[in-house]
Amino acid sequence: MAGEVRQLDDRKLAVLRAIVQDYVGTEEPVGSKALVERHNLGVSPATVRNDMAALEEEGYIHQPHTSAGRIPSDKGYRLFVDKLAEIKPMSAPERRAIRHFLDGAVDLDDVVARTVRLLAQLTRQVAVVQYPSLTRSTVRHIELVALAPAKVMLVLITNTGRVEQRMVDCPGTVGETVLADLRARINARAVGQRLPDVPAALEELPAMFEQVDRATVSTVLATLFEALAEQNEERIMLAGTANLTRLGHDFPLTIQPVLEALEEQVVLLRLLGETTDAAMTVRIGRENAYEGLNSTSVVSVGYGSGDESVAKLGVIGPTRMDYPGTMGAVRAVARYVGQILAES
Amino acid sequence: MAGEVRQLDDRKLAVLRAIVQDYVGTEEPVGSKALVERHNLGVSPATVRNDMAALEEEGYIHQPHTSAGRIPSDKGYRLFVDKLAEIKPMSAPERRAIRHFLDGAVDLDDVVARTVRLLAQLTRQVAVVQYPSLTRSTVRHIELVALAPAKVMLVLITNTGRVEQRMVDCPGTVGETVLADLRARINARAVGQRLPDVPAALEELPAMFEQVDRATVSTVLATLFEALAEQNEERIMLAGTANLTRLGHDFPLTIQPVLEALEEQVVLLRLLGETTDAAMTVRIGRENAYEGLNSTSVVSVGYGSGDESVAKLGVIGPTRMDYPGTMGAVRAVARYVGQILAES
DNA sequence: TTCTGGCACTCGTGTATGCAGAGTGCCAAA
DNA sequence: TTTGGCACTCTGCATACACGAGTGCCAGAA
Repeated sequence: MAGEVRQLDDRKLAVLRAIVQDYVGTEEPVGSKALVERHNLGVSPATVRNDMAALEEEGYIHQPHTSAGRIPSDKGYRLFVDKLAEIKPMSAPERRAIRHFLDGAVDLDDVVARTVRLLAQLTRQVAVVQYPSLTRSTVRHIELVALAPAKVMLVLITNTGRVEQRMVDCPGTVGETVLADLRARINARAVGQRLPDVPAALEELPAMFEQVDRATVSTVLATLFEALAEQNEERIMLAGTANLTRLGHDFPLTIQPVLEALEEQVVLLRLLGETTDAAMTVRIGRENAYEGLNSTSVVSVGYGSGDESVAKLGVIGPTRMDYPGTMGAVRAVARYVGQILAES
Repeated sequence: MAGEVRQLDDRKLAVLRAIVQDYVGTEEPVGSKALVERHNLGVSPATVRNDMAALEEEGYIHQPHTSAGRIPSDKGYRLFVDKLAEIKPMSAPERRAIRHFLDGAVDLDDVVARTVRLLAQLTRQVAVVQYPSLTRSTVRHIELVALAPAKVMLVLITNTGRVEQRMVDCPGTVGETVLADLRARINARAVGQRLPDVPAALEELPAMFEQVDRATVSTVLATLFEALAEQNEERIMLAGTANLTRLGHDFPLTIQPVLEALEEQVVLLRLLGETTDAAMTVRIGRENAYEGLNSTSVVSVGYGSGDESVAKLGVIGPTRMDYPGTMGAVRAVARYVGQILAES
């Protein structure tokens, strides 16, 4: 049917935009009279009321109770984000400040820590930054260190600056020459490879060693592969939880499930995982899979050192948030973190 | 003067203990009648009222308003903790559960992560665990890896399983033989040393190299020392913030400064820093230096792999908390983490 | 056909009032 | 020193009421 998604005329869209903007500002249901006063819509309150009735009919807004003002629904915010709002670019001073703040970082941990704090502060919401993912990164170096006759420490260094280490208990004593040989051969084959490709690249390695050493080689490789796989369980950093206190009036009920969700790395990872790589993703209210976040929105985007995104970052806030501003901040921060990573 | 700290007789102390216990349980001001009903004090409400008046006179309890029940003051909790309460030991099943949960950890990060979650869950409060400090730990191995002609990666591995890495930009090309030599000499001198002692142990090292290599050696050492010093800025892990929602009725005001404090690693570090190493420390309300935590109590204790404490852990909760239970949980967890660290 | 002004109606909020319950302080007697 | 009794105070809750904001609808104007 043609009428399934009824076309809203321009003025109705303008009314919706005005409602969203006012509600985000005041946190209070917005009525027809206040609307025409604050935005010059050029029509009377009565007209606006008719438009509001239509918007409510379509499910874009609703009233908390009869004879109160209107509040945008998830669907209303969705339309606002998709059609009515432009991402608000950061001002030049803001961009300089971001740049300057991130430039001071000394290592990867510090980059992530600064990023997350910056994002929380800019948006005055909860910020989440995923560590650059191991799956996307490549091997810079693999080091083997004999700590005891049958104990080897394995250190994996990636091009994103991340370091993973594992203890390996070998089946027998490991000679220094064998270890050196193994180290050289592993690095020759693995350096520059993407982590998921490493196992394939090292497949024939055990066959290249004397029979007696094969058990050791296999053990070391097994540990390495395990480190590669297991650390796909990726890490996340969080900041700005104190901003949750500005969430709503009906406090404990709103804030508790959110705090609980934030403590579950798994939830956060899934949340960011839903981001389509390149474009900015906005999940509004019920659109979030996780129930505890049903009254929040998540704005996230991928970032990376170069053309490709290696991880995601974003912010979590009330559905009633300043979408243009938040999206602008998220985009700007992602861009600069990418640059920093590319440089280092 | 003898009267400066007036002696309270046994029954008054019993009344105070009962008040604390009841108030912790119910979160409501406790009156004389309820008190005699729930504890068999063997006296009438009127008598208890007299005792309460005396306790209030001394500042151990107070009334929120006339004709309401009494609430313990910080001073009252202090007396309770010092004289009236015993640390409540964990039950055997609880101890087994702790043990079992911590045993599953695979590396240091995991140990800390599990510990902090466990502690939060056991006490239903906010838990804080400091990473085993670098100052107290010793060098297990130092690795140097040539990544490019003039670029060296330095990896520091400690006996607590912590790994730090730094990039070193050398003044000139570094030969592999020189690097191997340097690596060997550094390890010969530094392994087993406590981190703060390392600089002294490596003092004469540059002099042992050819003139041309000294600049490189010095650069590497400088970076190493810097890593040693800088990483004294210690890390902390946090869990259980969702438990804050059970804090009080007067919500946003209570919870916000606490959340803010928890985001400041510096504040948390100072907080734990005040713990005297061996004994368990309890800071009640205003006793906390940081203003935002004036209505919370901090229970903390050192833990370590062996006889000596290498870091601290603790929980943060409302002054109205179950001190005996919390202290028992904190002590038990600290003990088991120590064991785990000693084993690995 | 679309917009506008007017009007009656509906609710939520804030204030005042009253009442029951819990707790205290004090006093005189045991 | 303890106890029972009594008057007093304060909170919490419910009821009642007036006010204001906002709506929906309708008839008339553009």
